[in-house]
Amino acid sequence: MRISDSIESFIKEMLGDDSPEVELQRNELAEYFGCAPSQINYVLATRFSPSQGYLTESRRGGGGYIRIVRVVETGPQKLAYLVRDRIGDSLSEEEAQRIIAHLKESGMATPEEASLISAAVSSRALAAPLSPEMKNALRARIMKSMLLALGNKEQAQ
Amino acid sequence: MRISDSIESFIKEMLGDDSPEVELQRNELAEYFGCAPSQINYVLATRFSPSQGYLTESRRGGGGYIRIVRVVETGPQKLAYLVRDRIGDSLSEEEAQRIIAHLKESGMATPEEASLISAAVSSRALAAPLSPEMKNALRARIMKSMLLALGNKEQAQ
DNA sequence: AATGTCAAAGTCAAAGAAAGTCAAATTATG
DNA sequence: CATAATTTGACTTTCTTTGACTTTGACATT
Repeated sequence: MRISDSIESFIKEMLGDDSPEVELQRNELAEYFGCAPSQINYVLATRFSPSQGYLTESRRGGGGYIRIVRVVETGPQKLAYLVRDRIGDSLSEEEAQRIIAHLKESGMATPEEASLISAAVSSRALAAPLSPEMKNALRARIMKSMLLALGNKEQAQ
Repeated sequence: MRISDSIESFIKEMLGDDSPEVELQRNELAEYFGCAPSQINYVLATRFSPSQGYLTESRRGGGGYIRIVRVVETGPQKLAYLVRDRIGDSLSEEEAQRIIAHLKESGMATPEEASLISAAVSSRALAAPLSPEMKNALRARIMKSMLLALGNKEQAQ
């Protein structure tokens, strides 16, 4: 298991849906993970770059810090964020509907497309003899698959 | 007895019906089989190529890995012939794709919509620990749900 | 206000850890 | 035997981890 990955998910966990930014101390974090402080920089460079939808600012000296901000605008980056970071292995119907609503509002999906997605991940469609956990897992996969398709369309434009 | 064949069946065993993908470490596997690491690449190239229904992705460096994903169902889909025009309780991926192609050709769905539908019913999206029968049943439900949504759209126009 | 000290964070290159490539050597097969 | 498939290993590329050294900022002292 890579330390870099652990640090990445730790930070992304802190960057929950509610707060789009987080502030941390490099040395502290490094000590927590038992790694060299500069490894934090490596993680920031490889996993929290602007092209991945993140900005970082920092300050040296006493009381220094590193602040990471998730910048989610609309478009391919947002879709990539949804697929990569927000939707995990499980997705409830409520959460799915929230995401779909956002897609529609922000113009990333047409109303027709939104309704297609909604139809695909609705509980009605998934109403098979499956456990709720299994349904949520399936819903996550279907959702991500469709978002990827949506992203490909945007790219083509 | 060829080592390549042993490695092939070993991997295919790991890729049981339940999990459509497997992650392994090249050096580890090579050591297990007492062969050169590059032999693993040979096996992947000759037995797990895209045209054979597999995709592989990998990562070098510390904590590297090779992931193999099965993208086509190899299981028997006898029901595919039974559901031609009408979607019953079961729908194979092939049949689904045929239907989607028809939707697109006939203008009942835009290319974007078609690709969304395709994404939703792809084996990849449904790649959960489910029996092939269950997947087909689910696919039928999802497909019908989306077709209904498509129908509503047409009506609204 | 200028300076010194110390606590951060930054940089960069080397070392380490995988996987990839390719061609030569070997083995199977028709 | 001739050809194709397999096996091996030397070399390359990519990604990660570490550590020595540099830069910056806050605070205390002159």
